Amino acid sequence: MDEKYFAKKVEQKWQRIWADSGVFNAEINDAKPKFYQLEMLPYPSGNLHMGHVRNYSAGDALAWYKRLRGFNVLHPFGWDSFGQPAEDAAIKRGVIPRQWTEENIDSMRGQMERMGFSYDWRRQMYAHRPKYYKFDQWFFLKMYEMGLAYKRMTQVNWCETDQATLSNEQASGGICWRCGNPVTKKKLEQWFLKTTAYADQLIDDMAVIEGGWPQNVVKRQRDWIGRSRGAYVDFTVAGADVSGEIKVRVFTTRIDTIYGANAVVVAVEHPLIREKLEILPANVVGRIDEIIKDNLKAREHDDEIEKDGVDTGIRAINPFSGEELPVWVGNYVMMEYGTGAVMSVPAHDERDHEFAIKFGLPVKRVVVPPDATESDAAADDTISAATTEYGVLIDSGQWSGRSSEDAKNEMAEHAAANGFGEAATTFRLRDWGISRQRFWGAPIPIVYCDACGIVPESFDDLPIELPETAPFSGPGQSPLERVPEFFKTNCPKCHGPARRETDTMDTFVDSSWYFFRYTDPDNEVLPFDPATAAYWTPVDQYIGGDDHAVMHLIYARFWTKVMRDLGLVTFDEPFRRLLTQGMVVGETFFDDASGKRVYHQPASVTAARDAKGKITVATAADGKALKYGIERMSKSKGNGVDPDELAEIDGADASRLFVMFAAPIENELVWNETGIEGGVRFLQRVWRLVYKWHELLAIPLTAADVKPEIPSTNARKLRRKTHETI
RNA sequence: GCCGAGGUGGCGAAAUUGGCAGACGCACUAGACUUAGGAUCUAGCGUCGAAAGACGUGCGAGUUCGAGUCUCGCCCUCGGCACCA
Repeated sequence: MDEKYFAKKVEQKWQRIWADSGVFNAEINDAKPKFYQLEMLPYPSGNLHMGHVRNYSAGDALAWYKRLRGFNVLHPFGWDSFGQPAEDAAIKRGVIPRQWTEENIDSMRGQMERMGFSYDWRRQMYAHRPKYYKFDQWFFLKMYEMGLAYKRMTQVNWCETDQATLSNEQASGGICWRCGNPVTKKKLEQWFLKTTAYADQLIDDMAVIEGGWPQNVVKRQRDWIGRSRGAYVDFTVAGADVSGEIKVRVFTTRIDTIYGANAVVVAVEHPLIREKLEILPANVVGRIDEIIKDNLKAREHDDEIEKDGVDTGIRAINPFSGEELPVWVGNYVMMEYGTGAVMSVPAHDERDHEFAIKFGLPVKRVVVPPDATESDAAADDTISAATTEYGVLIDSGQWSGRSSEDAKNEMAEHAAANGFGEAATTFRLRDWGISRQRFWGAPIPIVYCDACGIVPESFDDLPIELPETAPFSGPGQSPLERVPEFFKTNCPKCHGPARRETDTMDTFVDSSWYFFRYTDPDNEVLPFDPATAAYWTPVDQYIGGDDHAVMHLIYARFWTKVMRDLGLVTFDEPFRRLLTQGMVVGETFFDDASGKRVYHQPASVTAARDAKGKITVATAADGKALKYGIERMSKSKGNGVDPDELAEIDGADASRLFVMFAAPIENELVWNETGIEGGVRFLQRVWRLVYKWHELLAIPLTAADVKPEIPSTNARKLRRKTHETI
């Protein structure tokens, strides 16, 4: 044993022993309780960053802990290796995506091993290998059979910069999640997975996992799914041609306020408007065009959108009161939510109130507080703000005097009984559009035949393999459309000539079920053997970034429910506990004049810190004044620490110890060079201590040695020290 | 605007049920050992005070023998959603 601690020597020795003995290889063992420790799989960019180290160090610590506590631990690793960067590299440098990806994986795997993480490397999965994506396709076909995969013409979110379609989640806020540029709309035929079929379950089952998940993730999922209970009500369009009754269906959560409706307001894209465009007066059509243009402009500049609208001249009958109401087009009504039409009740909805005031529409109060007097109720048209609270109905025909709660139920029933509405639940969640006009993804196993139409591939023909490469130039079109060897095929049904679907699947498909594959990575018949998976799953602890709080985690939960309905698993929720780690951020310096980043190295930047350790003045090597900021740590930003370098100088264990110790895992971690020393010194201290006493430590200590009743003061001290240490 | 989380030393932070606030680490101060080691060891390190002691967990009230923790009101920070009908 060396007197001094040489991190590299010690780490290499043990890493070799672990690898040779396969101690981290997990096998089913019914004698032991299992523990499935999972960290989110990385995209193989080619280099490991400190965020990875933090994530995998946390998982590894827990895996070790559980092993030492007698659990049979499954701790696997894999690669989210489909996706756009490989294609970008192919375009820029003419490399083959598969080769580029595999090389990145190789180099990252080396870095991971150098960190000494305790994975069962035999179970590695690679999203881009046919062996894996065969089952993406398998699942797709199953979902097609179940009616959960379907195709429709749709307006898609389109990112001009990335030349790609985006899911609603990926285009949240009108901004591309990858490049941050504005998202536009485009019409395309797209494949969808019916996530909305599970919307209720996705909300209700959260009760099962709530205790084990961070509150903010649960909340964000609830918000994202956005369940809202209310009712549909059909307003009959007045004066419509006799050939057929035209109805406008609105969705409302406050049917109890329907006697206070002063208008029906529809979205600019509403079918009623589209169909009636020719018969609308020219000035109305002109105004609608203006509203559309203003909205687009405001959205582009991220400006607040002022309420705007126009009376179309169309009239609709309130089926409850029989009143004839004007139909307005309003820019605040969205086609994507509910039915794209609302009843406007200005006395009890803030948005409708604002709209009514702006356009001088009547405001009529129909709900008052339960303790309101006659005179309160009479002070009717002087309402200066909407009151959204529940109360007691007035001026509402037969429901006058009923409470809002009772009226909501009774009025929905009344509408259903009379055929002009029904109780309804709507969701913000949309079906998941998975078609991508991209090369580097799993091909969608569908064939188009002139004779038979849309035909699913047969299970026996899976995997439908990607060609080695494709011509990558040309915007907005799948590269596979230019590979006849790929798309020319025969119909699985009639065997006549047919054309293969050339779109590939969203990469979020790969990460929706990969953690099940780890349990049975070599299965060629099924995604995994249900009995084997039943031993290991669900995942006991999942760790990853909270940037996946909605997309990945909703998709994976959805997929699990589908697998349950397929009989592959018996539970509803895949992740018992979830831990979301905070970002690793670094101190960055900017050139005061140009605003450009300056490479952050102690040699090139001198920073003066005040008493609180905050940087006050920083100067570059050439004397330039610098501005200080904190940003996500990365190599390209120049504020990053390379884990390889760190492991080389300080040792992998010291690096890991530091990232775990510096801050609670869910907090942001500001990287600070001096902190790592604590980790180094701690290990050195342990080493010295063991070195000093290693002969004595070789003698086993028994419980009797540390009993307090032993009069020896040394024993008492030892016991005290033991407990202090614990 | 709505919703969620939080506010404790110079810094990162502990404090599981209401029971010694600030564990542990970093930084800092003094001393010891020596010397070139990324040192190490010992002691100190919330504020005021020479000390005794007093005060102290964003602010203000309250409950309690006792409050960082519970209740009410307010302020601030971070995050999410944002015309969701």
